[in-house]
Amino acid sequence: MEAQTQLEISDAEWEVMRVTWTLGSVTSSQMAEIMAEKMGWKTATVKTLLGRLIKKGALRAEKNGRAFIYYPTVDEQPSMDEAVTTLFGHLCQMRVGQTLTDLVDKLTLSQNDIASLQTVLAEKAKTAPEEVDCDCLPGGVKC
Amino acid sequence: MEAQTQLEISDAEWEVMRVTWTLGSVTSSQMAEIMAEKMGWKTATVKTLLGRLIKKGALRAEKNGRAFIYYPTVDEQPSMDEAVTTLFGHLCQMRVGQTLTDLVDKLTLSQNDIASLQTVLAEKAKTAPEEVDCDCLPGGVKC
DNA sequence: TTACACAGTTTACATCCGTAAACAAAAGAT
DNA sequence: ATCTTTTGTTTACGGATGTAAACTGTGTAA
Repeated sequence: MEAQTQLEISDAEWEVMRVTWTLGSVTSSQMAEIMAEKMGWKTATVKTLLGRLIKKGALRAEKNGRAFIYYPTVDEQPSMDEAVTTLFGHLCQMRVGQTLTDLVDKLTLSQNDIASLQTVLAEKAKTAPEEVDCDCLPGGVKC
Repeated sequence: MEAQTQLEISDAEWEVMRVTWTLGSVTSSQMAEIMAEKMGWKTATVKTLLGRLIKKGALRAEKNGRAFIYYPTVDEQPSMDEAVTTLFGHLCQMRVGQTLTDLVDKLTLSQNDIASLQTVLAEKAKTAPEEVDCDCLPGGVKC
């Protein structure tokens, strides 16, 4: 079967997904209220985004009387992982390390997050190469 | 003065920037040749992208006889940092730690990259909170 | 000088995105 | 049995993007 074609969720749509993921399920009126406060969007805008997410298959709607209740059809963590992995995949591999360091320096991480990262890093250190080459030019041209 | 308004560089444009950053300067014919191999793009496509990047101010063109030589006007590392920071800023803050861990697990990092990360993490651990709250809903609603 | 080959500039064009208004159907209020 | 409110569907519309062809000016080879 076809592996779920990378559903492209746009920035605005992503905000709708975040709320849905957090609440587990939402009605459009609920979402409209939340987005009005969080993003300053009109109800019409929210309706459009919900519709597009349904069409893209990122949300599922279950009829409940007059209206629908919306549920996410994709999980949050995998979606986040994919978004991040895709971005890093488009960056110069020689510089992802520095980029990551700069990022970690700015982010707020919990004690547990830090511990997990340290564990993963310690493990990676065992087999990490001395250096990573730039991959911005085709055919492994010197950089 | 106006702080350089976040120049939005699209995915396709980003590929052109990577090559320019790596080479320091390029002619359009050079870029066309490289992108034909790396991305399978027609010369016309490359011309369009170079033009758009000039217009956006990400590249600068210096006349050299009949043609131009293109130079980046923004640096690579800051651009990468910004792209990454922006993405993470749109993710549930409660989950960025896990996301980062998943990412690091997949990336290829050099020994030095790992060492740098470990240093930053050790420092952060000193003041890191026990946990980070979800910020997907407005007004700090419970999650 | 004359025609050719590059390099840059314009135009093209379908699709996606952000942001909504307009319209329609159905449920509830009177 | 209507009028109104709620909720979903259709239409809108300018700008960004990916992808490129067409047009133009000008050194260059003949």
